[in-house]
Amino acid sequence: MMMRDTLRTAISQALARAGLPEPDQGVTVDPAKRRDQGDWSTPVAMPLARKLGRGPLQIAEQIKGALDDAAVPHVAKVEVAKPGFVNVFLAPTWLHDVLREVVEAGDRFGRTDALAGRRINLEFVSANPTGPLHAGGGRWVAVGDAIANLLAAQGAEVHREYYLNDAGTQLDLFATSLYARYRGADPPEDGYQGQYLVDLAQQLRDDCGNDVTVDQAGEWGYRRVVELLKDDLARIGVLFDTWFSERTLHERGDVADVLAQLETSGHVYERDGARWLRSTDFGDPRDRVLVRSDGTTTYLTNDLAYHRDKYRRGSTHLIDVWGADHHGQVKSLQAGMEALGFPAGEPEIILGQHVKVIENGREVRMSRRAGNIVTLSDILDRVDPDVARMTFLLHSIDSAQTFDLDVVTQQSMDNPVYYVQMAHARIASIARRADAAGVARRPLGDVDLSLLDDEREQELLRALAVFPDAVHEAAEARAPQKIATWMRDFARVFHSFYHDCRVLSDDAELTQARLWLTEACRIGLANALALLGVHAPDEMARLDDDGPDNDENDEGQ
RNA sequence: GCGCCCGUAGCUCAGCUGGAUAGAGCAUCGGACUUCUAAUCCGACGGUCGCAGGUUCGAAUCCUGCCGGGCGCGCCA
Repeated sequence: MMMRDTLRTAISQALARAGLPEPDQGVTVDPAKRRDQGDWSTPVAMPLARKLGRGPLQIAEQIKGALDDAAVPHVAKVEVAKPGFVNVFLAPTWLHDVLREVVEAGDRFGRTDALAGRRINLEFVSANPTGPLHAGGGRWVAVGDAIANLLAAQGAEVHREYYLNDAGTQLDLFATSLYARYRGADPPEDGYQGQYLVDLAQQLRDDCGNDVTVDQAGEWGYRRVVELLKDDLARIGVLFDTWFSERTLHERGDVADVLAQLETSGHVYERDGARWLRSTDFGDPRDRVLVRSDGTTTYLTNDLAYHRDKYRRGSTHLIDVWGADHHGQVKSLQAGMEALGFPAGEPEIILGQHVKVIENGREVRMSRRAGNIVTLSDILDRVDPDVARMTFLLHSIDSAQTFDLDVVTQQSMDNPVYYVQMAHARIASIARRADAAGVARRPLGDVDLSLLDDEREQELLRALAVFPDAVHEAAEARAPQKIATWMRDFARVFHSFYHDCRVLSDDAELTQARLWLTEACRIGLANALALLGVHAPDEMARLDDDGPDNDENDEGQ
């Protein structure tokens, strides 16, 4: 059991023994921020002071007394501090338990079964299949994949899905634009102007000759673009379980069927020759059109059929990752789903703010149709996929992100990902050295962990102890940057340790203890990196004095 | 006008389900390489947490209003 839970229980019991109630918010135990505040700390005395009309310090003393009497494992000392905190100082033995737990769990360290049995369909990216992914879209690639990993780490069965809007006007426009290029003409005014269509047209001619129709051109282009999308995603290491085609919904009659179901729900009415969903019944600011007066269905209707299908394929919970520009549709979709009898709040929509891409000091307002896009593969041509991922994962998606291509490229070597990977590589290097010297790790049970009494060593274990909480919180909040933050902090502590404490030394016993400590660190780093979809390398290319620009010895991957 | 997100160090951002003296990277300045990779470490400098009220024992965090920025308010997708 994790120390925090042990302490929470101990404090609850101490309250009971002292004849004190629990605060309304429950018993909270937090890692101490400073060493003089112990290892863990609880503020429970303060809300109780209010409740009982007594001084918080006096109550804290009472709790301290009860804890002292209880002889909680590992607890060395309990102190009461200023406003009314109860600070718990632990013996180093608790950290030895942390080390053992980490090593025992291995690549499962940090995982829980909090979401066991849940089948989650996570849809992300889903950019229209009319051209390459643009740089800003990289954020959804990285964030969606990391959230999928986080949910899986909580025991959920996660299904990654990409929705292909291959039935709408955008694809028609793409087809006519491609066909125009194919014939050597300019695309229509409102069509796709990008250079990539010229290239595609050339490929089309090479592949299919000179007698292609518009429909054939569109179909060929669509297939080709999907391949390109998959290639780009593969470059950054993201694999979708399903590429779902909107067409199938129409072909199978799902759209007509979902419409029929909505009609019988009693939330549909007619106005101006169109069929409307009374989505205001479910909290939407206004009602929405389902069927236009010309008889065609709207995007919303198709999307409802699509999300119903996700449920039909066995999901118990749906999550969509959307750009903030679509936030106006959230309520409509959820209202429609509720009208169809699905639980309120489904699908869960994760809204992410947009990425502002800057190149040559100027913002690039990207539009596929205008053709001025910086693509994700442009980025991957210039920086490591790990650098790209980490850059997107560093910040909360609630804030708009500025992605300055020049800065990211020039400061690539300063990217936090290398800082973390370096820590991992150092551990691997130590293991190799130990191996070469014939030093093998003895079974953990035979190793004297009490030799790990350096402040640096204990800092490492304290940070590891908190990792499962970080994963849980990151998953709950759908906030991968919390892992990035933990990882950077942990790597910093590791580098300090590395500098201050030599692992391989003449002291055989200390060497054993430290080898196991670094193994625990390796596990923590590797698991964190894996959650973010970033590689955990065993070695880093050595940088020479003439710097990263010297690629003479660059052997590639 | 209405809705959502943001405003924290010179810059880029963590911290936001309330806790003690608000953190990191970059930048600037100063130190550390015969030692497991210096892609590292150590130190210094740097803050009215947009502004004003409110709730609370306690507010960067919650509430209200204002200011500033981004996005959205179609029988488009």
